[in-house]
Amino acid sequence: MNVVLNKSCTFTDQQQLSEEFMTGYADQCHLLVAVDCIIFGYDGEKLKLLVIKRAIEPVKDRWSLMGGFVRQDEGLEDAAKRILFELTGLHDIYLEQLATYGVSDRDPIERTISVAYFALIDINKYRQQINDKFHAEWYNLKDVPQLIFDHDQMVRDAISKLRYRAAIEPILFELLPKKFTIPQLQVLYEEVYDTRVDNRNFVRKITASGLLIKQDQKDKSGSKKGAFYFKLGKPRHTAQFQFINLLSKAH
Amino acid sequence: MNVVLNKSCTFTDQQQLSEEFMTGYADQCHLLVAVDCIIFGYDGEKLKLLVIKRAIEPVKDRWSLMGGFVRQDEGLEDAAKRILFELTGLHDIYLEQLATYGVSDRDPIERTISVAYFALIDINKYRQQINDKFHAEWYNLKDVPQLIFDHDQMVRDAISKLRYRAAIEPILFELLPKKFTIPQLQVLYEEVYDTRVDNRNFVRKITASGLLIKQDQKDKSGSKKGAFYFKLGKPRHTAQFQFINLLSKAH
DNA sequence: TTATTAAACGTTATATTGACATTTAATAAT
DNA sequence: ATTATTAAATGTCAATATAACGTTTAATAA
Repeated sequence: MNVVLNKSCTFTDQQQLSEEFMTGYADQCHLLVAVDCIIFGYDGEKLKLLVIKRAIEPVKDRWSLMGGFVRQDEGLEDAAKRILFELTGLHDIYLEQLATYGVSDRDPIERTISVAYFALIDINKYRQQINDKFHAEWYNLKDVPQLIFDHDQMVRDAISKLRYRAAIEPILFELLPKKFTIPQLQVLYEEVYDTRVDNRNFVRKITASGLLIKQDQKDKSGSKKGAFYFKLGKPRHTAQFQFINLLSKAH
Repeated sequence: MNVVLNKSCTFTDQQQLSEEFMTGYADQCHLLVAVDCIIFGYDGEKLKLLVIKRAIEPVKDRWSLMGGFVRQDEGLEDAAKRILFELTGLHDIYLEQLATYGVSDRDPIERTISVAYFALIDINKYRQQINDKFHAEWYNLKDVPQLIFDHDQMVRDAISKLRYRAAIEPILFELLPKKFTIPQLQVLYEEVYDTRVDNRNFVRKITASGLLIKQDQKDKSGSKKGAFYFKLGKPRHTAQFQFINLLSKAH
C-alpha cells in the first residue's frame, strides 16, 4: 500500500507556535480528515448498529463504520449528512458530534483524523434503498462484529455518550416512530442502558415528565390486549427534563 | 493574505464514497488541522479564562484562545499538551476534548479544522514563566473580551460542557489546590453554574459523597475564624458520585 | 366459558430535598 | 479583660421523590 505524504507539509522543529499567525498558513502540515458515522437504530425490540462490509482492498471483507473524507469546501457536519444520505437515503436525521480521533497511527494507510458523529434513526423508516453497494447490515448492539481501525472504540464511546445524553434530554425518541407504545419506550431504555427497569416506576416518571400524549388507537401487534400509542408532545428537543432517574432496577 | 491551496487535493464530484477504500488515499483532500485550548483557571474566588493577545498580523492585537497546528506525526491530544506546556510550562494538566469545529469558512485565511480541548488548572500553580511572548492574560469569565474567529462559541460550548461534566463527575477539583476549603469549593460551584448556593445543603451533599477528608490545619487568609482545609480522598476521577443536585439555590 | 398473555394501574415505607436560623471560633477594637 | 465583628460551621423539619412490591384489566385463543 502506498503512503501518500502531503507535499505541502514542510514542518521543521524550529517551527514556532506563533507561526499560525504569520501571513497565511504556508508550509503548514495538511492532513486527511475523515468523518465516521455510528448509526444507531431501534426496531421496537433491539438496539442496533448499522455497519458496512468492505468490498474493496485494503481490509476487504472486514466490517466498518460508514465513513468518508471531508471535501475541500464542505463543513464537517455537512460531510456527515452527505455520508448518511448516501447510505440510507434519509434526510433530517438526528446527528450529533461524538469526538475526534487523531492518534497518529490510527489509520495504517495514511495518517488520518477522524471526526465521529452518531446518528439515531427509526429502523422502520429506513428501507435499504440505493445502497446495496455498501453491503450495509444492522447488528444487534451486543453482536456487532469486530470493526476496522479504532471503530470499536468509537462505538463504545458512542454508547457511553448516548447514555449520558439520554439521561438529560429526551433524545431516545429520535429512535422511535412518531407513534410508539410505552412498552416499546421502556424496552428502548432497557436496551440503551443494558438493564431491566421496573415498569410501574418507569411509567410514573415518564408520565410525570408531561412529554407524552396518549392516543386513542392501540398497537395490537405485540399482544392480545394491545398497547396504547403515545406521541411526543413538545418538540423533541425543547423538553428539559431530567431523565437521570428514569431507571429503577427491576427485581 | 495569501490562501494556500493544498496541491494534493484533486477532488472531483465523481468521487465515490468508497474511494476511501481504494489502495491508499491518493488524491484525497488534505486540510489544515489546528488545536485550540480553552483554559479555565480558579484562584479561590473567580473562575477565569486564559487568553492571549495576538502580537502578529493578521488580526493583530485581537484576543484569541491558545492554539496551534497539529504536526504530521503528532496525536491530537499530544498537540494540545504541547501547546499547553508551551504556554504555561505545566505538565499533567486535566485536558478533555471539547468538540471539533469545521465549518468551511470558520477561518478566513484558509480552511482549517479546529479540535478544541478544555483544560482545568489551579491558577496558583500556574506562574507565568517562559511565556511573555504570548501576552497571556487571565480574565474573569464574565469579562472575557471578544475573541477571534469562532473562539467565543468555543468558550460558550466549553462552559456548557464543564457544567455538564461537573454535574456527574468531580472534575472541578482539578481547579483547586490539593488542600482547599469548603467555602472555596462552594464559590467554585457558584462560579461555574453562575448561581448562589445554599451553604447548609451544599455541605450536606458534598460530605455525603464521602469524597472529602478533613485536615487539621485551617486556612486563616480569608477570615478571622479560618476555614478548615480538606483534601480529596479518592483519586480525582474514580469517584462516581452524582453531583447533579449539588445546587440548591440560596434565598 | 375459561385460559392465557401482556398492559395498566396503586400503595407504602424510606430516602432525599429544599427551606430556613443559630452557634462557634477567631481576631480586632475598646 | 471585655466586647464587637466577621465568616465558618452546624441542625431541623416539612415536602417531595424514590424504590420496592402485587393485582386488575383488556383482549384473544382455546
